[in-house]
Amino acid sequence: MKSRFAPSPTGYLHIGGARTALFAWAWAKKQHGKFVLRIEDTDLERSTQVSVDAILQGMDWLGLDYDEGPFYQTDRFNRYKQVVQQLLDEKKAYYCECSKERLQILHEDLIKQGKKAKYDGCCRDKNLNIGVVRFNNPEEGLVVFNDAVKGQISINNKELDDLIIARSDGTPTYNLTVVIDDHDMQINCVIRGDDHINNTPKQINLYQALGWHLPKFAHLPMILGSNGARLSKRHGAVSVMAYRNAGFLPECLLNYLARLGWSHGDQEIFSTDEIVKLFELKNINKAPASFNQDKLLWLNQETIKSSSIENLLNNLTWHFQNQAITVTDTPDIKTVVQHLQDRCKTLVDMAGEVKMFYQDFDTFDEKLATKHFKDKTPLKHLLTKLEAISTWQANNIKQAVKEVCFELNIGFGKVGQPFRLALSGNGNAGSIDIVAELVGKDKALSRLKMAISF
RNA sequence: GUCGCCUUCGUCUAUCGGUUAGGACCCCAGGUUUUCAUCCUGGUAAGAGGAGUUCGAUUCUCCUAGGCGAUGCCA
Repeated sequence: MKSRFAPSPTGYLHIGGARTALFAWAWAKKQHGKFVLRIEDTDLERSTQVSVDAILQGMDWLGLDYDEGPFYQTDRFNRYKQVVQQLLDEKKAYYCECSKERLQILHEDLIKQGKKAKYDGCCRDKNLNIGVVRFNNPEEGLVVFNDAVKGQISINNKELDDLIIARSDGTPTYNLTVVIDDHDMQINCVIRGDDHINNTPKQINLYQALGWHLPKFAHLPMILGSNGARLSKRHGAVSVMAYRNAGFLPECLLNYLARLGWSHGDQEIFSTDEIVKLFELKNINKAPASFNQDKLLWLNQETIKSSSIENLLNNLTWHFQNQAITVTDTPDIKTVVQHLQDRCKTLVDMAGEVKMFYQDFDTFDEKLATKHFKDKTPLKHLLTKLEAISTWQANNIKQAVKEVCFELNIGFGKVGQPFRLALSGNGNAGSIDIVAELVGKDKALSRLKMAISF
């Protein structure tokens, strides 16, 4: 079994492409088959190296590794030319020099008559040797195929026309190159977006004209934005890498994408290995799905909570750099991350909270400071208590806070809250005693003094 | 216009003709908690519409509507 992902390098790797890649990848892995990456860059006008790099980077970040490739169609032009010539020789294709103007008038006319806009075969028997090359599509009969997702699909050849397989400059077009590549690369399971359903009958006719075996087809429904329209930037990020930047874990994105259109009963949370193990084409939904940021965020939080510290740290590296955070030996970053693990929705948040353990700040959140630093008495008492602590440990610190509460006859919050703000600068911190221990005695005391003189 | 595909809570989905139509996100109400968060309990909310097949249809068939896609010398 061999599947492939065949993006065209006309932009970054987007969410929809990533899901197609994931499904093709998972299906190959599950069956111990091979997964191929092929860059479909036959459109010289629109393809760019920047896009190729972006796609490769996206695949790499997601961990979607390929057994073969990346192959580039631009490296295979000779092969395509050879096949075009073969079809020409066998009278299964012909040159056509109809002008775009004639075609346009023809189409408008057909539409006016309530018919399907298609080429009329004008040049089919002219035996020309210049212009575009068209495939001689069968005029009669039904093309029927059994889609692994959609079920049986049939289209009448009357609906199809003689599609162009080579442009007038000799370069091949999409429908021809996919067929040749999928055949040559021995792809026997084509998994792609369902915007290709309409192309499939044309390709099947091409396969048959060339006497080649058909692969199995599986057409995935599209991913829509929150308003049911095609996913676009208005619905949040569409680029896969934007999700890394926003602090999502790659395995979370994979999990979310898998669950968008595929299901395994009621299960929501899957490790990447589980996706591979449980994946079945027949459990893919036929209907398009809308991308939902809220659920993705929830899933990221769940993924962070159950992730190993090592994995978190690996993924955090980029964010530390991005936020200019320098992690030093004390406190131990692993302990810090562990402490933060249950309280962050994204890695961006987490990196932001890591900051206070390694970097000082010179200002407090205005609003909170006005509220919590109004009465300095608790802080002053706390300072005295804390200075006296010889072993800087969470339980001792907690004890000190409790004593202050008792002595002043006030609630824990009256002391804990100002202390938390003093330590963090923004009030965003977890369990106060643990945070204080991790920040360290020197820093904790100096921040407390800073709060007192606020 | 024509052809193809699709249609269960706001969103993602479960359901092998018989269920009080289940789960998850969101939202709401409680509870735990030293902020936030976590955690726990409960709640609101769905089979596009119409025919047909059947003892019985969300499930099978057809029609209509709506959405998406194709109709490119894009992929």
